[in-house]
Amino acid sequence: MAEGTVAADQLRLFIERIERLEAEKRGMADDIRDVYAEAKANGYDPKIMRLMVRLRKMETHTRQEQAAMAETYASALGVQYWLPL
Amino acid sequence: MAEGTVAADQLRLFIERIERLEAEKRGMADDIRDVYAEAKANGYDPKIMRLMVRLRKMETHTRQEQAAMAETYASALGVQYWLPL
Amino acid sequence: MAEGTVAADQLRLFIERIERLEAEKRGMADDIRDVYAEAKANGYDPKIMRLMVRLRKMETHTRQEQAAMAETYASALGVQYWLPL
Amino acid sequence: MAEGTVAADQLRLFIERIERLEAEKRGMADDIRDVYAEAKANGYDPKIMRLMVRLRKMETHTRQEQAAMAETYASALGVQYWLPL
DNA sequence: ACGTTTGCGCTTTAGC
DNA sequence: GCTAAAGCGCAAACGT
Repeated sequence: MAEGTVAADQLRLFIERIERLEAEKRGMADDIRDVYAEAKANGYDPKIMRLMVRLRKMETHTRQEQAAMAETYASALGVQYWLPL
Repeated sequence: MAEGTVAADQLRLFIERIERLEAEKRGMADDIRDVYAEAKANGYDPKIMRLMVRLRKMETHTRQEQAAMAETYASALGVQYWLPL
Repeated sequence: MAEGTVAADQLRLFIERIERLEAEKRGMADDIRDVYAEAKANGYDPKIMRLMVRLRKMETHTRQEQAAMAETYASALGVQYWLPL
Repeated sequence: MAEGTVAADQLRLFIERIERLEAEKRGMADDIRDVYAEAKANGYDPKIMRLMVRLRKMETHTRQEQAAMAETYASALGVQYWLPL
């Protein structure tokens, strides 16, 4: 079997793995849509739900951002700092 | 148990299902990145790989349309027009 | 006037110059968006236009390299890739 | 003059306007770099300066974001609201 | 000078 | 179909 064929097969394998994963990822997105739809069918407003999800994400993310900013600031200023654990 | 509590719990459940699915979706994205990285480590060019994934995803007639339009534009602009859609 | 004040003023000046320039830069970006919108209103496809801008920006030999590699990959994957040669 | 030529010329014009604007935008970016360099030559730390610029931007942006979020929230809940002017 | 890491802009996607 | 938000790749900037 030629070298070129081996390489081609390896490339195909990588591509197919990626396509498989992308399909799964798309499936997750679909599932999320379904949950919103189901919640709506139970009388909840999807728009408000999305807002809540976003807020909860922000609260988590904001904490991390604050910590990162503190670290950057401290390092930029050459300050020794300890997190209050 | 009060009615309000039941509803609140149900809402919580929906929100948590969504957050769980979003986390999984993020995991898929990470896996995809990893595959591209692995392919790169094996000597493949991720950029061209992404092009191939895009092309395979495209319907044939869409490709033809896009190509025809691109060719028209290129000739109007005098662009020697080798690659990447 | 104290030394510290002079330095503070100088720093302020630098910062404000930067912020002014960043604002102008953002304005340029907005103008570009407007041109694409205007072109679209005149019947041109912004997506293909962006492709053309990218191609014109590319060096010729880079285009050739990319094209050659893409062709190799496409043939390895059996992608009918008449598209943008 | 043929119709096709008119269209081609119009397209060319749009593309060239875009390229001109992109060049100006790039120029702005270069100017910004220069200011940082000049400030550094005057003894200021570019990293700290960037941090300051970012912080000042965030303060502004956070206000807008808060306002937008409030509006979204109010609209999602169907609440009538007035800003305290 | 190079590799790593962060910030920026673009592209794509989802909701209205 | 459009407008807004998120994900992603790319490039510049910092540290070694």
